[in-house]
Amino acid sequence: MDTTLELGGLSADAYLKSCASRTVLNALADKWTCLLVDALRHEPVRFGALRRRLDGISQKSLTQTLRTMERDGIVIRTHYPTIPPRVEYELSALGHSVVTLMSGIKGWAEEHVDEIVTARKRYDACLDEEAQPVPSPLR
Amino acid sequence: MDTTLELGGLSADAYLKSCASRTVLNALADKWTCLLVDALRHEPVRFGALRRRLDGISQKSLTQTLRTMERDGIVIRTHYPTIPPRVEYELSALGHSVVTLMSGIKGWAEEHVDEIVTARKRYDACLDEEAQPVPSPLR
DNA sequence: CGGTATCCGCTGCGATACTG
DNA sequence: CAGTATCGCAGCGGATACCG
Repeated sequence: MDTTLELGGLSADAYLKSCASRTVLNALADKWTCLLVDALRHEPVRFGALRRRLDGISQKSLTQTLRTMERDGIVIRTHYPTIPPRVEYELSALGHSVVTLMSGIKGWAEEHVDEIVTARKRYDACLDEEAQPVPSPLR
Repeated sequence: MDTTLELGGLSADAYLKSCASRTVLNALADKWTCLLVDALRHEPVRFGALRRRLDGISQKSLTQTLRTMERDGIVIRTHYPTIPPRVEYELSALGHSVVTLMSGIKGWAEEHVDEIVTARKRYDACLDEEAQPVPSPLR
């Protein structure tokens, strides 16, 4: 039995590069997208606030990511033509339906960061000791 | 109340670029990582089988992604020195603990692909009609 | 404030060729 | 079969400057 065939005969298969769901996966499987969905999960947030929250993101990347999410119907952009201008972003219904998954990924990363850092050290140490079989005690 | 402070006083915060959990998020939030976790969720799979399953992946990217996952302790690599050689990859306990989330992302992409494709068309159409205010009925 | 436009260095990734 | 090594290009993302 193929797991790509669930109830109702869902035809999309992200394993296929020509399937549109692959492009959706590509958009979702992104660091910034994940953090943005999480950041917007409770209430609308302004552009500047998002920029401060997502430490290290450039203005360009933030704009681009938000624009893609808006295009995909994940977020809703509201522009208040005040002076100074004010732009708020909020999740659509579609966006809210993926909050659990995206916040879950972020949460998992935070929960298991210690195990993973340890695993990385162990892996790197093993490579090192292969390269230097014996650290030559004399000389 | 800050959502980064859950029970037990978890100190990791993926919003901060200097936090190690950001690097974990970076590794997880990847198209190939997501598909690989899903592909390995039931049983060990050989390198060649993974390559055929993940349509469009290059050998280099597959090797790199698997190596990173092995380093992070997500997958276990087993090499059988037969002729021809045979290498199997399987999820570790840590890897199994993220299957639900990763397969969930893939599943969500497949479930909502139609809505998103529609949203994209609508967005692109709106941009076009702004560029061409009236499609000049007369010529 | 919230963009857009431009430049530009870096690396991500695919293609190809070769190895144990 | 399952890699490693090398090359070469495209695109991402940061920095900067300017606009509504």
